[in-house]
Amino acid sequence: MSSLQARVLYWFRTDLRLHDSPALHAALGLNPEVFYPIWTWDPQYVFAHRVGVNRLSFLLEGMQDLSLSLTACNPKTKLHVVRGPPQTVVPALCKAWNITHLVYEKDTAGYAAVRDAEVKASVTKAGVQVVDVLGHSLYDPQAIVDQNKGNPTMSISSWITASNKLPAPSRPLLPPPSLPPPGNTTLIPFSRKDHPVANGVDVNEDDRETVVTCYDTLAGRDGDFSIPTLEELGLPPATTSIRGGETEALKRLEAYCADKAQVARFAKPKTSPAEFDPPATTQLSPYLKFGCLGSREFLWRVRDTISQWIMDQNGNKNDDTTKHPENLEGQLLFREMYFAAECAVGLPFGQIRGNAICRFIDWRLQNQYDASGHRIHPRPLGDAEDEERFSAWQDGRTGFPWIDAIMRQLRQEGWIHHLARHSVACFLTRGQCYISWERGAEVFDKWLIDWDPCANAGNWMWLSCSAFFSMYYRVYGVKSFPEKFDKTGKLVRKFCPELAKFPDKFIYTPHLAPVDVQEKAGCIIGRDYPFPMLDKKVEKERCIQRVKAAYALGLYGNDAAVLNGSAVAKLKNADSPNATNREASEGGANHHRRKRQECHSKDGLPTKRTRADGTIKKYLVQK
DNA sequence: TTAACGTTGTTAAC
DNA sequence: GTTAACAACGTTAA
Repeated sequence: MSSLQARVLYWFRTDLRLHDSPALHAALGLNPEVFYPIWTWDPQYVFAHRVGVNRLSFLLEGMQDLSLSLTACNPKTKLHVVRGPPQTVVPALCKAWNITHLVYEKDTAGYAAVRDAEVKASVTKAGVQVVDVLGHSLYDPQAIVDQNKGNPTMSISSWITASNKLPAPSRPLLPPPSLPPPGNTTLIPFSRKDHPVANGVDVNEDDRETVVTCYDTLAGRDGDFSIPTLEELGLPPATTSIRGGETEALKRLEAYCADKAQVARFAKPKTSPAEFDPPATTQLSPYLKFGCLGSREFLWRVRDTISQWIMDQNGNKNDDTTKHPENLEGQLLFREMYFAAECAVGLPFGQIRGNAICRFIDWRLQNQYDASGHRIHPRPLGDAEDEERFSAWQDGRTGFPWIDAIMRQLRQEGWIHHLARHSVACFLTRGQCYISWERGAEVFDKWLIDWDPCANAGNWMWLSCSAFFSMYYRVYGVKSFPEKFDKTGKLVRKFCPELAKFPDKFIYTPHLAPVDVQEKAGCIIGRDYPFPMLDKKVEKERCIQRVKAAYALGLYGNDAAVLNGSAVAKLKNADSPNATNREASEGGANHHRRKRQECHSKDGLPTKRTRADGTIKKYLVQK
């Protein structure tokens, strides 16, 4: 056996699949004698990151399915789960297993990019070659940013203009027919103390029923690198009906595309957020998030299905196919737009402070920081009423059935329709509660299976009119909006069963039902279901005026006033009509243009920006 | 400078 | 069921 032959450590992270995997293709192209498929069970994900049981369950199922597929390619192999921080574990594995090449799919998002840079530097120093390959997204986010003159993509049209200058996405690669075996894995001279998992507070402690045992050893309870269980994570069973895995993803894609007309005529704004059995959309987002489904697989499958449909119609019905961004293909583009936006903005993308594209609005319960820029817990900027509104929103007990049903569906299923996300996000922020999008994003982070750091923060900024979107006077109604889709209140009856017996007329406004109707429905408002927690008309008007004032002030997350904490006071000063008018007459558009220019230096050289933690980060990497 | 456009609003009047 | 008024944002193309 030649010692020159490649020994590959393949690190699965954003790609729980074998199909459509450029990174896997690159790894096998090295013609390795041994091939170790690993997953690092990062303690950061379990202790320091809010993550609900449904997402963890989906992930574990995806890992199990992947492991079975790997074994089908070679009976000697499987997914090896190594428990510990990748920053120490991956270099240690490279050493122990005599690895020549570390291969993985590139993850360009904030924390992951920082983590990968550390791992890359460490193993490269030890003589291991790193092969990191793009594959999660259709386009390289950095390439999009470069094409967009170094700026974050702030609209889908700017993203499309940039993407048109780059090579179009290729067809998906096939899964490999076979895999090389892994080498010896049994004798690893590891000690847990070299890979410490204790790292601050366990933010998910409240959810656990027993202690976490999956980190007791690097290779798991039985020393066989087995996939952890929810029990080892100290968690109760999942509540979602959504099953994880590549097999399930491809099955769902197949099933959805069987109805060619449905694919060809898909129009997102027309799909109903009130449908849930089955949902009105593909519900493929969780699979795309974990890479159970490749983005090129989805893209080309959709394109091919539409071509077939047009042929079926003798080529006559071309006009009936929907165009982006409302068509199925268009749904991928927004994800790409957020990837690119985050790529240009950097780590502050998930918060207001330091975020160059995010407007400063004096939300209640927004993140608070000390003088040196460190996050302070708990958050002081709000009173008991704000906290209570936030809790009620989270728990689904606001007294607005449409909002409550969605929030309960979110918690139970880990997935809600895109327009349902609009409804509850608008309600929490600019529509009714005037609570920071940062709070809402955290809740989605915890409960959504398909949570993605870029898309989640991006959508919350969009819905709160902090970035990407600015028509803050368009507020989603809690009755009129759902009624457009479903006058019978199916979603409410399902997820707020106490309201199930109300007549259609009152399903979205049960507090308006006469007492005898409430009695007949077996649900007295104020006793069995809450009264509306706020006056929706009054709060809506108040929100619009406050956002208007914040727009007039024109501050962004990276302005000095936001960084030094004086922005709220400025907005209070500007609250008088005179001040507001004066600022407004200066013109928001000019101000915005100026802010955008600050994102990149005029000479095209890398610009340094101050991060939230006070350290300096390269804001842009220009070629 | 103006007009049209932007992933997906609401309400009242006809 | 369709349309206009509501109150009015920022970007882009003409």
